[in-house]
Amino acid sequence: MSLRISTKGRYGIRAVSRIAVERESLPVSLHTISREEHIPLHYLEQLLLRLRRKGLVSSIRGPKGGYVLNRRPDRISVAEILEALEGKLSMTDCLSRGECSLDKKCILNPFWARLNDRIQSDLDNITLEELVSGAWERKLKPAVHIKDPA
Amino acid sequence: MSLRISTKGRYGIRAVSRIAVERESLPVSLHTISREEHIPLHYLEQLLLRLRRKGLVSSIRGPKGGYVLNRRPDRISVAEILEALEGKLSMTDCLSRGECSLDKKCILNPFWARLNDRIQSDLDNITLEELVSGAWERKLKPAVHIKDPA
DNA sequence: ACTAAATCCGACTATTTTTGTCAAGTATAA
DNA sequence: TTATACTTGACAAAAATAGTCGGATTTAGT
Ligand code: FES
Ligand code: FES
Repeated sequence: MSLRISTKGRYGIRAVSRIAVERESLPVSLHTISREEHIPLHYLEQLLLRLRRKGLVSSIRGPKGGYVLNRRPDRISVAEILEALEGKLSMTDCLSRGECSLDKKCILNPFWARLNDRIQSDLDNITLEELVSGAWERKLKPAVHIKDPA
Repeated sequence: MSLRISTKGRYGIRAVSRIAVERESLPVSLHTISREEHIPLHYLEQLLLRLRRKGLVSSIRGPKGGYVLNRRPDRISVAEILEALEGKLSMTDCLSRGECSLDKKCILNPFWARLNDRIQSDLDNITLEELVSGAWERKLKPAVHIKDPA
């Protein structure tokens, strides 16, 4: 099944969401997130590491430590989180590496690019704040299904 | 990198496109497609097999044989081809299997569903005819990037 | 009837990506 | 000083993807 968001991406977004809802920017520990979100502790560890290295979260060591957001939730896009975890969005290898089994890009390439842009745009336009508050629904309109008048 | 279309999907769409552009619905052989599109012959074979079983193409055996479309190109959507090859589009396991490491679906589920619908809609609305003619560009508008007025 | 071109089909292997696991270390609050 | 919690790199298991193979069947052309 293609066009999937891996657990890495989902776990990561759930984790950041959990940190985001913590009031007073109290640090949230891996243990807490792991327990509440049912994410394997050591796997989660890797994900938060990436997010920290990308500057999305900061860590506080020692007892009462954990992770806090580096920016306000309304300044973090879903795209950033996903990109930190899984790399830049690229639906096909021909968009990123130019690999396509063909030497030069084929006629379909602009189609992949357009599709890619549209998804990227959706992810760019939704902030972490909107994601956890549910406000994303206003921005991300339901698709209009064009019925075939056959 | 997530949200990728596998080579299976791309190879398949390229193959069907190649069959679609053949005039007079002359059958196109695996050998021809493999050579022209640089797709491994025996891999391609598997893909066309799936497409045939899903009723998108028909095969003609024996010399001068090959594959032809079962329907006019303007009656086949990109979504159908992709679905025949890779199964129904489902961005996350929580949409299809309900798996999420959580017992019940979390607050993010409707977001995944909406995103999924929007992509599905794009793929549904483009026909094979539009794909090979380039007419898809009119339907699939470029994403409008909302700039942050910070 | 024979031959060569072509699909059919299942099983198998290889490669890559995803999804974890582990162990030894560092920092710090109480 | 101790227990809590992050840090880091290496490793391992599992799943998905990508590709291969061998033998069978069908059929146009001669
Ligand atoms: S499918 Fe990659 S450039 Fe055509
Ligand atoms: S991430 Fe799957 S339901 Fe929440």
